[in-house]
This record gives sequence, C-alpha cells and structure tokens, in this order.
Amino acid sequence: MRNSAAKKDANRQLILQAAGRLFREKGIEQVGVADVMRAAGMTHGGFYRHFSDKSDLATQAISQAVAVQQEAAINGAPGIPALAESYLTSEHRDSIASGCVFAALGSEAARGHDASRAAMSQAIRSQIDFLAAGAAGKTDEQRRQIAVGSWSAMIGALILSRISEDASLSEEILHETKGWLLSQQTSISADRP
Amino acid sequence: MRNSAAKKDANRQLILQAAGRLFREKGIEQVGVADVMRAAGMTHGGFYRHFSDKSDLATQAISQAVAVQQEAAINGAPGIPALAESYLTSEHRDSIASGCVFAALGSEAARGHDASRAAMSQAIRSQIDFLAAGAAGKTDEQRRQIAVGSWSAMIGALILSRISEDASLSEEILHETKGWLLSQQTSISADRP
DNA sequence: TGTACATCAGTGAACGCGCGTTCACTGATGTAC
DNA sequence: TGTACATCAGTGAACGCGCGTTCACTGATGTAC
Repeated sequence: MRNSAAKKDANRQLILQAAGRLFREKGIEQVGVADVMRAAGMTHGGFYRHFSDKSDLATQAISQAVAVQQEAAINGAPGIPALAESYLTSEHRDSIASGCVFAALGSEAARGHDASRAAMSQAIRSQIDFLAAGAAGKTDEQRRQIAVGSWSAMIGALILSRISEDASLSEEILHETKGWLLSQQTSISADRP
Repeated sequence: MRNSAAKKDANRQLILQAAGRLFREKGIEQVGVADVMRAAGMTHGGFYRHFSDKSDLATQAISQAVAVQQEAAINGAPGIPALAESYLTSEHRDSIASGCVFAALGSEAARGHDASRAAMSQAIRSQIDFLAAGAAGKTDEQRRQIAVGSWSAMIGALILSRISEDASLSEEILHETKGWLLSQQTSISADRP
C-alpha cells in the first residue's frame, strides 16, 4: 500500500486544502481529523504520516490558505476600491470555505497558538504594505492609515453581514460599507493634483 | 439543599455572567459546562435546572452580554470619535473576556445557531441605528454609511490587533485605524455650516 | 537489468480521555391545613 | 402560628459518545548488489 513520494506530496496538498476549506466553513474545533481525511479521500490513520497532530495541521492549513489569499490579492485588480468591490459581495459572504481567512477565523485566531498567529501576523503585515502601496493618500502615514482602516472595515463588515440572519440587514452592511469606502477613495483622489 | 427562588435567580445570573466572560475569553467550544459552573461557584449537576443544554446557555449568555454592551454604549460618551477612542485601545484588546462580543465571537457567531444569530442581528441593528443617529453626515444615507463603515472598521481592527503577536504591529493597527476614523470625522464635521 | 530486502504511505481496529448529559439523593424552601 | 408534606436547587457519581491518537498490518516503492 505504500505510495510514491510524489503521491504522498499530492495527498498532503489534498489534506491541506480540505482542511483549509473545512476549518473556514465550520471552525477548527468543529472539524475532526477524520473529517479532513475523508474530504481528502483517505482514512484517518494515515494522518500522522503528514502532521504531528491536529494543531500542526491547523497551523499549516491556515498558513497555506493565507498565502493563497495573498497571491490572489496581488494578482487581482489593484487598489482598495477594486478590493472592496470584490470583497464586500454576497458571493464572498456566502462562500466562507474559500473566502477571506481573517473574516472566517479571525476571532478564533486571536486565541490561537503562537505558530498560527505568527503566520497570520506576517500575512497582515504584507497585506497592509501591499494595500498602502496602492492607496490614494498624500503621505506614507496617510496611505498606511487608509490601508489599515479600509481593510479592517472590510473584514468587520463581512463578519457582521455573516452574523445577520436577516438578508436585508446583511446586504445593507455590505452595501453601506462599500459605498463608504468608495466615496472616501474618490474624495481623497479628487484632492490630488 | 434546595435554594430559595431569589437565590436561584441570583445563581442563574452568576452562570450567565461567567459564561459570557469565559466564552469570549476562550471560545464557546473550548469552555465546558463544568468550567462555567465552577466559575459561578457551583458544581455541574445543577446546570440543567437553569438551561436546557449548552447551546441554550450560549444563546442566552451571548444575548445578555450583547445587551450589557449596548447599555454601555448608550450610556457612554456619544459619537463615533468617542467610541473609537475607547474601543481602539490596548486595554480593550487585552480584555477579551469583558470586551466587545462581536470582536470576540464574531467569526464563531457567523456559523452559530439561529437563536444566537437572531439575538446578535437585533443588536447589530440597534447599534447601527444608534451610531447613525449621532454621526456627522449630511443625509440619512451618509450617516448610515458612516455608522456601518466606522463600526465595521473598529471590529475588524480589534480582531487584527488581537491576532498580531508582534506588539508593535498590534499597536499600529489600533493607532492607524483610530487616526483614520478621527480624521474622517473631523473633515466631515468641518463641512457642516 | 534483475533480484532480494528494507522502507514506509495508507488502512482500519482499538484505546482512552474529555465532556455533555442523566440520575439518585439531600435537605432547605414553600405550601396546605 | 404551627405542623406535615411536597417540591425542587444543587450535589457528585456515572454513563456514553465523539474524537484525537496509537498500532499492527499490508503491499507498493525504493534501494543495494
């Protein structure tokens, strides 16, 4: 039954991807090792050939999901308005499993172990730098404020919209936050020479 | 060993308060019924004289924590700048157990049962109405945008600052977001006649 | 290139702990007369 | 007002399920010669 090294690596990726999706969708605690392995097409016994324990999996799955997310941000349309347009949508709200890791696991992550918090912190840093570089502010300080503030607003709004069981409230939160972010961007851009 | 009705009610409050604190601090899943009862000064057996099951407790504890939070907001200094000043502080960041329920349990709550989501949705509505009423916008629509956007930014920023294990990053997120919110408020206020 | 042997990825049964829930019990409270 | 009885809040032991983890095993892969 032994698999080739290449097959093992492929299986490891399947496990990480399944975990990334399931953890975001149901929360890390509500997903069992056996659930992840089943979603990856295997049985639970082989899990420990890949990871030392569940918390190791959580750290690595989060790190990978965050890396994929950053890759997508860099390759996506640049600028905060464009990000807001795609981030603050009902599609994103309804696809937790493949959506923003910070919105899906943010409050759990705040209580997480050092390893996963370190991975997420690094991602936060890069994301802020990336957004600040493309922000429409006059000074560095202004651009960083815009980057941090706008990104925080997107994450907070997505979380609030997911909590809201009333569809119209949920939509309103996305819509108002988007409108707010866009109106600021344009007014600031208009200030530029 | 029977307690009087008054004592029973008092004990129920102790349980709800202990649960509200522990759930925020460690997450609902990581806190056991026995933990809550111990924190409330009782043993676990009597739990079911008060609540039908753990999920019932979660719903009621969250509802109460959210109600207390709203009460505090209404009695606190009015206006979004004042809220930002007290919300985006390292003290708030470091006191999860007594801090904002949405920041502490937001991503869990998005996956929560209908009952607790309904309670939180109602709180979201009131909080938006409350903030919009005191916001410095020209039109109703503008005031609602400011309310929803600013509140979302506070929640998102607090979550990001809690994830950041690097103290300077954590502080920066709070500080930049606060600066961003305050600068907007003043510029909008300056527009007024 | 082929053969013999060691390695080890994945399987599925089993273990054991933690935790939600139940239950018999105690004795103080509340109520009926 | 006092007495007898029923109620029931809280106790602590016990139950049972789920889940993380372990382990003996299988057979394909990789390696040494």
